Amino acid sequence: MTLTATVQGETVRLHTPADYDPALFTATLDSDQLLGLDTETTGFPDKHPGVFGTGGQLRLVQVATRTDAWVLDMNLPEQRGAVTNLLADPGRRFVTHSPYDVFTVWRGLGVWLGQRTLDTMLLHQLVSPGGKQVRHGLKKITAELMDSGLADAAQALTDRFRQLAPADVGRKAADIKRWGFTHIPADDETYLRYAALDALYVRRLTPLLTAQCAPYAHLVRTEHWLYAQMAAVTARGIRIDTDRTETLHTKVKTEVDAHLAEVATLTGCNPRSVKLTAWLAEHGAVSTRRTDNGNPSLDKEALAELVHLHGDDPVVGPVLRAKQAAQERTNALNILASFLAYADAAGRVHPNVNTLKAVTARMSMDKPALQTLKKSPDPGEAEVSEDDASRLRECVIAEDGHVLVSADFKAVEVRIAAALAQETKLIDAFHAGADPHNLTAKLMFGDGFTPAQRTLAKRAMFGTLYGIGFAKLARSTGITEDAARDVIGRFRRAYPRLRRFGFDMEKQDTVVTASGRHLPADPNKRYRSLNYVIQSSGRDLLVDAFYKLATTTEYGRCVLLLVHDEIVLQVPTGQAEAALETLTGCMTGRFMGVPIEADGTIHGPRWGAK
DNA sequence: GTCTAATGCGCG
DNA sequence: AAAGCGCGCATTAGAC
Repeated sequence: MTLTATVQGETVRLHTPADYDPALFTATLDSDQLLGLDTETTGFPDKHPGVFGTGGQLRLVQVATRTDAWVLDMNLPEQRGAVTNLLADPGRRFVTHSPYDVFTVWRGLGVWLGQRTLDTMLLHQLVSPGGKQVRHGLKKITAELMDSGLADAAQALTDRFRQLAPADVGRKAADIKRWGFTHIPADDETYLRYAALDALYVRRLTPLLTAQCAPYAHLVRTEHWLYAQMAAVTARGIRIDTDRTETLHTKVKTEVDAHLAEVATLTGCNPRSVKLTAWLAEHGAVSTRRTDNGNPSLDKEALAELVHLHGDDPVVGPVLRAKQAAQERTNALNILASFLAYADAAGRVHPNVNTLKAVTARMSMDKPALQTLKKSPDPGEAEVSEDDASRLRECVIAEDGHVLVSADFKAVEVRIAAALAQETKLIDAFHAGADPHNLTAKLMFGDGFTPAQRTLAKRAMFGTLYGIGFAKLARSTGITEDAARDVIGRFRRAYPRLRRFGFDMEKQDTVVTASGRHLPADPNKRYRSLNYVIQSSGRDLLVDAFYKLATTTEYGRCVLLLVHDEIVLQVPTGQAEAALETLTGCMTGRFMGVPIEADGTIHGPRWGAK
């Protein structure tokens, strides 16, 4: 039977698989230029390649106009064929919420939607950039801008899952949901109603969000271009040296477990609990560093300090050293485990890319988080073994016959700050190819500045770009607060326009960037706005370079990773030099009259190998 | 049992 | 006057 619902006061039709009618299907969908699209799959476990792994299944595909939603059952060949043809039609455009459906359609039906999609999550991120603070879920957005119909249907489905799930599934929300999407019967009315409404609400939401994006309509275009590019990166996957990763993981796990066991034996405490800090203090090793909440800290620096002071103590020394050894390797261990968990059968990971994650529009990458891999240590500085746990980037490898090359912007945040503030002396230094920190030190301390004063000048620069205060600068540089006050004062006198620009940023509730992006100030921490506009401009410059690379050269589809100020390419071995020259060329240019430059590196088959 | 805050570490 | 910024992810303890 065809279901009905009332959406924004209007009656809409929800066509279920049971009443599929080819003629009516075509007739209703031909009435709309843009179709809402949603898919339902079986659930996936955590720490799993998701749709890029094996075992998952596309169950339903839903397409909708403003008034008619069709739910099609992918286990029925006729419906599967009809929707495949519809999705593959190059003249059709679709709107989804998050790239998930682009991937399920690709994996399940072999259709790549590419540039033919709009995404309502992307539109909402443009309207309400909020980083971790703002949720971009479809149910929440439609409840705010339309009505509660979809949120109610989702709640009804959750209740239905709870009702149907056997007790051994557990009561955890995520477990119930996973079970439900896998096992709910394909003809369950609550399921079909929810599925249909999702596509229909996405369709009806689109013009509402598009209207809100009117002041920056140009961003809607470029951000969807980027979105499709990064979806392709995810779908292609990134190759991992799984043999090396497994070997390293086994070795590091053995080491960490041994060190943790030693701490536990010696102290009776869980080695990772705060109780260890108390135990150490009782035995004379008192940490002077503090966490943000004012509690005694036992981080890397605190441990290093304690080892320095109490390393020879017969009671505390062995505990400190074992704790330090475990702590230093734990992060690497977790990352190695994530590589293995997210790798598909061919040894490729498919990281999820959120092209507008941060409040500043910076991108994020997770599952696995390839932007946060420790860099390999410099071989000159320390003896580094082949199986050193810190060489995580070297687990990322090129496809056969290919190498990795990369380029990163040179001091891009300082250049952006100079440009935005029109700080002439600093701009001139960049034009002349001079070292900006030498200039800063000279302006602050005179021609005869010492190396220590240059370091202070550099810290004052980055501190200013981040909104640091006197106390923090004093603590992080080891000078007194009075001295820090003097340093900041000298910096402000050296760059008065930068000071003024920061003031101007603090006055505004919404910061508008050079690209026309609207960023909300943090109402309680207005000093952050200066950093927001700088960070956001850096992100836009990187995407500009990517756009140039993709539209004027052959190397756009070689992009493997974007890491904030760096582009990593995977290119055929013989093209390494040419590709790198092209890449650095695309990353070279001007921002508001200030030169932007890039440094290139040829890595070879492993990322970050030295 | 499940959820959340606190802590710590990695990158730019 | 004072305030370093943005992310992802693992582990733990304690609240519910």
